[in-house]
Amino acid sequence: MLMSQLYAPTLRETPSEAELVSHQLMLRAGLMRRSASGMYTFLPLGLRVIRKVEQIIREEMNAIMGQEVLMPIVQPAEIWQESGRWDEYGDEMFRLKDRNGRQFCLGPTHEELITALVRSEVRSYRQLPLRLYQIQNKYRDEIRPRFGLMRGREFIMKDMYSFDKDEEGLDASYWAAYHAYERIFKRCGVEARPVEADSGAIGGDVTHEFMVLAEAGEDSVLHCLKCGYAANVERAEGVDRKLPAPNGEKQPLQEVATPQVSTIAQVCAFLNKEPQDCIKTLIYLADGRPVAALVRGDHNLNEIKLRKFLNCDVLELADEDTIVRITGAPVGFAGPVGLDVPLYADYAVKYILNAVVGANKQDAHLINANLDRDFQVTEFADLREVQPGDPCPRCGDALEGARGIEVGQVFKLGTKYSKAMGATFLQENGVETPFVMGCYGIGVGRTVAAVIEKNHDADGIIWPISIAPYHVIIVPVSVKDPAQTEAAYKLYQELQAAGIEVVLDDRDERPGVKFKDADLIGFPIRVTIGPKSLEKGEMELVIRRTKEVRSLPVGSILAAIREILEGGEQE
RNA sequence: CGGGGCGUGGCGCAGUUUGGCUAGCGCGCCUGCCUUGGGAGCAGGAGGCCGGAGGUUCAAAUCCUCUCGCCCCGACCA
Repeated sequence: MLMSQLYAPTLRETPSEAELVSHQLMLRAGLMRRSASGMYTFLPLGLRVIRKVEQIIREEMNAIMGQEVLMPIVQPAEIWQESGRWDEYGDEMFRLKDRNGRQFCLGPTHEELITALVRSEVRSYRQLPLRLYQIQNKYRDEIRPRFGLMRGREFIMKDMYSFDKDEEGLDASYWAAYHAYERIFKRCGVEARPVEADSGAIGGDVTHEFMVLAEAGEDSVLHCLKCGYAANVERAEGVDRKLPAPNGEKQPLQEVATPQVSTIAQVCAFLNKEPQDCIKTLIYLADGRPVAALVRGDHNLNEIKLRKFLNCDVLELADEDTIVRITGAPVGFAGPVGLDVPLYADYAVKYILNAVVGANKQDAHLINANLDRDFQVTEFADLREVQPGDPCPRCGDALEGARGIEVGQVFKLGTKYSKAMGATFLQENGVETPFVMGCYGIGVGRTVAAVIEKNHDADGIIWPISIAPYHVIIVPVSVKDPAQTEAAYKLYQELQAAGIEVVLDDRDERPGVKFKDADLIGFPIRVTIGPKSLEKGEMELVIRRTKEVRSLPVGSILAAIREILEGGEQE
């Protein structure tokens, strides 16, 4: 490809719409342009990268007996009503009607469609396992699209669905996908760490997310350097340290006036206490029923854990009126003493001696509140959000915290969808049985964004060879010099003939401009052809990642490039 | 949805508070000269109904009302 003809509009300045480095660079390098909030047009360079990632995914999916299909974007409402998710999905689903008023949605995912397909076609255990995948645009009307491809409303996703006859089969499918994912991300030149995760709206119990650890990540991850335990903060288990009951002296319970003092930080400052001496009392409505959740003052409640523990569908913080009704005080003064709703407490609450709690009375707190003597807890559970430094639930070592970009997730769905939608087959013994399903997603665009987050410098993107839009750019310093131009075209043709993806920068620009563009776009290898070296019969081979310059005889350039490409030297 | 901010040429911005003459600047773009090892220089040029609608006024980018879009924080989220 000639640079003069390549549609790659690079920008000198950073568009103000972009916050993240990956987003900025994708715009500046001319990989894509925004068409609406959370929706992007891929330009030639961007599309080449996307296609390369897709191809790697294809190869690895095919290698684990995956078969590619392509399902429509527009899906009928009926199948979503069957699974119950038509209502569950809420505003996040793009909905539309056809001319006859029939309802459809733009598929946010494809479990329903694939299940509906397979249930009418697959009748026997002999046809299992079946692993189908597709690479398709998906649509979610995100509350807040942001960070370019990181959280779009339209995004490209690979999803595979597995159908097995039993748990054992599902287990095999699950781990096959898990290991394929390890290979995929490695091949894309980025380290993605599997972490235990929550399954969210998809359902199912066993699930791992593949996280690229990066500051820009939207997820919090806890991991243990000693034993390798890693989990999303949504999932990370808190442990009951099983300490002996606190053995200090219990002071008499006492009410203190705390005018205008309601947050933990304010209370601590006012009473000269530490947050871990406090108990935070949160009033929730669980399917409309009020409950109180207690956590230590320096801890955060994990709502996912509380919802699971209470086994409720809707869990929300109580509104102000409810809080006044239940506690007798405005927000900020709730406490467990004398509170007449079920009290669920995180394990850590057990070990607080002489706690500071709200008095259930405006502008007042209680000090020296003690479990059993002053209040009873309905049940203790793991309810808090695990923090860095907390003990690892497997080995007890201190957990490290990190941010992560979720590039993929694997789920064991079990029979949630097959049961709801009546997708069954006949077992060997003739019994009609629902499929045991799994699903496995990879965000293609998000993976590209994550790769850039991890592979860039002040000058631009540094593509891993495996997904670089082109491998090599040839830059003659001046196209006015016939010797340079001739040498450049000759090398260009030689590389093309050798199957190397190459761009020739034939623009009549000053060298600085061409170098800057080459660095910004991130070609792994640059060949500079200048008058000085050319006189000596040499060209310069520049490695993008290291900026290393090698002056080589013209005749050995091809071999040197081949070696780099095949050796994966860049990666 | 709550809070904050922004819409002025392709990109980045000034001008808006305190209405006033032809709406500016840098980058990019076009033409010519010149230049060619890290985003050169000179000269000339194109390109903007100031997001949109309505209103106030002799006069609106600027004031008022409504509206659309975008970004950030939060809640939310395979």
